Amino acid sequence: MDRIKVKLALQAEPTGQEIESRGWVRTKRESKQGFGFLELNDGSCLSNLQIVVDASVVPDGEALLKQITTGTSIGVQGKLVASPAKGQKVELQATRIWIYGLADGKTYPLQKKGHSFEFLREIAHLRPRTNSFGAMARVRNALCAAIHEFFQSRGFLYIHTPIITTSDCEGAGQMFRVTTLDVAKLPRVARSNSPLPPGEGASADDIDWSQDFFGKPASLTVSGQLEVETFACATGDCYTFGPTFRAENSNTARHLAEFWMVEPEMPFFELVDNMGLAETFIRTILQQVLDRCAEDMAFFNERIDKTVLATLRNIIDHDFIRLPYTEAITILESCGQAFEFPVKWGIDLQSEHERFLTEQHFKQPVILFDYPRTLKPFYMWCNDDGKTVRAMDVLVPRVGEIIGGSQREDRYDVLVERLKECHLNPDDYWWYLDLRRYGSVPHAGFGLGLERALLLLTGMANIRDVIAFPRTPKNADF
RNA sequence: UCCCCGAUAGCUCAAUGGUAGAGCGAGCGGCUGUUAACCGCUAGGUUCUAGGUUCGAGUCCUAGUCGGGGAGCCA
Repeated sequence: MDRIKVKLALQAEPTGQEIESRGWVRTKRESKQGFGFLELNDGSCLSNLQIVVDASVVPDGEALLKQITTGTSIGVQGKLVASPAKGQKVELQATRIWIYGLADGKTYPLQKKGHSFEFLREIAHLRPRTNSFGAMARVRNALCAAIHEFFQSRGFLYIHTPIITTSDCEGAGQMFRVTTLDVAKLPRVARSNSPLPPGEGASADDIDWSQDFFGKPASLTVSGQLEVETFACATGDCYTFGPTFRAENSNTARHLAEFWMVEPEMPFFELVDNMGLAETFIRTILQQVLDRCAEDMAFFNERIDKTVLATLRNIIDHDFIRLPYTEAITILESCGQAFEFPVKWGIDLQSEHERFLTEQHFKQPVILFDYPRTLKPFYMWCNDDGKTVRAMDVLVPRVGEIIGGSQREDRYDVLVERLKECHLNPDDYWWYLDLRRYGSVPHAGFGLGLERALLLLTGMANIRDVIAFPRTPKNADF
């Protein structure tokens, strides 16, 4: 008999038809000797299929019931019938049950009770078997599918930018070094008059990187933006979607050392176009997940954050606020709120300022734009005021910055000057500058942190619980 | 990395410096179709690690490790 997934079994019209299902037992309820109920889950949906086990019907039923515990993997054949009791529409009256693998109740960590997320993080290999992480896996999958569909339906090309990079670009934080050198015996640059004995007190500058795999220092990417711009300026609208690495020693509920980022890049786009696309993008993918994961989203709203559905509805139904940085400063200065960090034009907005804007003042997403150039990277388009750049950050309630983007500086001379202003060597950016030297066009793009979007979407409090195997300082287990 | 808080049974947590406890889970038994079933019994501990103070430390002190909340950095 063909296996039917639980999701389909639950949707089927129960006419007493013979079906077979397989999965893992979530709970067992024994009503009396030789009679009990099993909750079968196979990850196809949040709900379990209730299996009715009557030892007078199921061969070896009594012995099977004794062996089967939470976590046991089994196969069941039986009749799918309407359930006479509350709690489920259909149930499977077993005629045959077999065990794939036992799960010793004495040692199996997942119990028939709620667990803290802190505990589940310690058993990341088993937490996909919980309601929360099963739902998360399905929602994450649906979000990724929605992201691809959003861009694919608009004719964007999916570009694979490199994970390993030798351009120490952007200065977007600490990077992870990639090397095949023997770290216990690093080759040094020969320096005849070096006062230090070999291998002692040397800095990275003393390493002979020419002996390394790539012949120069290499790192894991912190962004695919610079590379994807080469395609935006050639084949048109495009996006990258892949893992990103930041070696910052950040210990917060919103930071990961390895996370996934979506970075679209569009030629002939200016900042206002960029903001429009970012807003449509967020609203579209959120709606898509609500449509496709209704049961899982109801679960998050019920068990994780009772406001999450209302928050998403509010975001989808209303236009985002678009606010120049300068006006945001005016609002913060005159709002009468006492902030720990004083507000003044030119400061980088702190968490408390962002939260005030999104959670108290506007109570919806805010797109801040035209930031002081001193706060932003070299590649952003310099406004004529000489003070600001065409940057934009999309801030959402609770999570904070979910998107960062900008119109790119496409004027060769201005970009060279900006590089120098940021104490970067234009020679190191020769290929990036070439895009401005030959057939330069206005273009813009942004980056969405996938895990931050999932925080917004699910109401989860900690980013370590929206990715299967989180990498954070001092933690890369599993 | 900084500030604050925490670490005790499988899990969630109690325990004036003086014999280590509960609920849940687990095991066993019972129970007329249960819904985090219910009832009874049983087992389960190097109190995070290393030092120190004390007649005596789960409790006080120091350092470390890990976790939580907040901050910085950012997506």
